[in-house]
Amino acid sequence: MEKQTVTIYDVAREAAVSMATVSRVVNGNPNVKPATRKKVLDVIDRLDYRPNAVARGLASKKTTTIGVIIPDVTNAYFAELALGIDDIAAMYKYNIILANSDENGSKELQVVNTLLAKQVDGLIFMGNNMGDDLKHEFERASMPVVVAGSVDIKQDMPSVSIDYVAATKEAVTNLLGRGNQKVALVVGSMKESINHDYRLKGYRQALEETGNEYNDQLVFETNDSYNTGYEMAEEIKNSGATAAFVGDDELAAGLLNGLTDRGVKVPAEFELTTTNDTKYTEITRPKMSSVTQPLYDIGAVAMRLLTKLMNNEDVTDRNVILPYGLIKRDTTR
Amino acid sequence: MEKQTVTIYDVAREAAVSMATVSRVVNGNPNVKPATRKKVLDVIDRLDYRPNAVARGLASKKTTTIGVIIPDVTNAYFAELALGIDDIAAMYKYNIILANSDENGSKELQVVNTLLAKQVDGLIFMGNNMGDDLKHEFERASMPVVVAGSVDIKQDMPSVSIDYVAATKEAVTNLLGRGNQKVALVVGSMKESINHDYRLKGYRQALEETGNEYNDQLVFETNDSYNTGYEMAEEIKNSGATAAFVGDDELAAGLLNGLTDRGVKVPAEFELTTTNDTKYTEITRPKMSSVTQPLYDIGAVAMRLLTKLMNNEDVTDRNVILPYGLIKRDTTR
DNA sequence: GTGAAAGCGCTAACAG
DNA sequence: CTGTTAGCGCTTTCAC
Repeated sequence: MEKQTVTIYDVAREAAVSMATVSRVVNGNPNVKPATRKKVLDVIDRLDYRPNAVARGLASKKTTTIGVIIPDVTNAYFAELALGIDDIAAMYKYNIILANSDENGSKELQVVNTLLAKQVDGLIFMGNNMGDDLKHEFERASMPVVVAGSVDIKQDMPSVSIDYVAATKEAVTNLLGRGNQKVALVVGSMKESINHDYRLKGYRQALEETGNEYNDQLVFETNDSYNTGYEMAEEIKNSGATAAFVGDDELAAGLLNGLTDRGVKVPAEFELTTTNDTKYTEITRPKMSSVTQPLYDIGAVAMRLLTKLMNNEDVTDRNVILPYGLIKRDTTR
Repeated sequence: MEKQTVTIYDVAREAAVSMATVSRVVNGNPNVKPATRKKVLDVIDRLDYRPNAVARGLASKKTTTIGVIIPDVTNAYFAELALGIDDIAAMYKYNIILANSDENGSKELQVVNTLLAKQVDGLIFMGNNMGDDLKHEFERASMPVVVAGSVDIKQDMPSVSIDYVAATKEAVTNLLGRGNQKVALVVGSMKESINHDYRLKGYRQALEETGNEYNDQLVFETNDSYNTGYEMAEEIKNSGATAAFVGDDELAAGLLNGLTDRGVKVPAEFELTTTNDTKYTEITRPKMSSVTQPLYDIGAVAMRLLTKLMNNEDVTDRNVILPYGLIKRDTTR
């Protein structure tokens, strides 16, 4: 015996009112006489009626669902952002369709397409390599999108992030300032604009302002994984660098352990500053000095911004920059 | 100028066929003459038509969306499971609505309710404390649910996990076998059945079979967080224990660092075995010995099982137990 | 304050 | 192989 789903029609009949009235009480429309409201509510309770969100979505053209594109859920950085997003979304009664993109353009495109097909009310995009085709989809769908904890070189998308150039510059300057002649920059793919256009820029600015020469032998392009960091330790050390600024905490943890396991003393012989201030920075030994970012807040503010966009509210600041800091732990002297 | 959405009706008109035919080509129904198919496909392409999944869901009563309830996305254990779930879901063309439950019963209940309202085709539940009210909702909705990487004391839900009792027993026996008279059990909330009914049981079995007395002073109930582990280090050490089996990797990392920072040498003076084999086990120094689990596979198999359930396929084994292992790293001698 | 009725965009018999 | 015709369950004018 299949369970018969109870519909708004059933409620209307049992309560001896019209569907419209039931709809009104369900949606909290004030134009219902209290007595009627109570009568309807009682029937809803008795029949255990639960409004069908799909039907509602079709009729109202709103799904109260947003899409979130994340490069990798298992990366602590993105996971922390996702937590902030989820909390605020829940607060505003939105649900989240979470889709892993693997930081892969074609998968991103495909994922965005199915998200649009599902009529999500908005999108939060994490990832640093937004292709034009993707941006074109966003425009075509005229759907609110906010970029979170990531960056798009043409700032034509609403976004929430920190000032990556300044943060990198400050961290590198700091490293340079304590006598390190050669400071390496170790980041993920240079195809990502956060690395190529922001961190590299901050790095060069730091060199320039302190009168150091830029040397591309000191720039290491990786893939943000622990193992890569671990394996590159030797190469990085051999470059003559005595310090490094690293673009991801897992990567930094790998580098740190790789150095340590090869007998390099950190921070005595090599200094390290990482960038995302995730849990990893406290777990490694020595603990890692890092740029600090309000990770949860970046996600939360992004989601809040998206709600405004979805409601067509005025937003004065479409590109929110949150403050960063620099914390000295034990991988710097 | 708002963008006019193009519907199946527009395509039908332009291609001079019926909506039904368009629907057939969109859904890959073979009963369409190739010439007709091509004609329709061309129009779809020209008009840039994208089927509305909400309408489709209403008409077909299938949303190709599943709900995933996760206690905490930022916990590496659950995140790894989620990755496996997501990959297989994508493979079968399902999307995932991800909802954080904070391991909080009332939030779980609320989340499940909105998921059901959204007409998800199935549910994957992670969490170890499934209330009866929750189970009741599942039944009432007669919706396929599979429990992943977690456990429900009454095994009446389809599930995928490892044998937590045996794993705990083996790890504890191992610790006992190397001369530790007092082995602590450090786990999260005892309200969670995985701790109370499984790990504690394995722990007691190990004691019993090796002729050791059970002593509840050696059982520590925590909350699975790094900081808690760190802070409890002293108390645990003071209990006289010289080894501990820990129920979560972050917790274990906290305990490890807490001990180390208090001058306790691990593994020389204190041995430690953790349980989830996440990235943390490699990152800490010393690296943590651990029970090993096929985390990704647990998620993947759970999702695969769910697809079968959703298709009403026969499933011979509703409670899948995947193999675990025990790996010696550097927190055991 | 309440009801009637027309969709929302699509699928699924059922004919032919 | 293709078209017709009902809905799916709800929101939303528009009257009254």
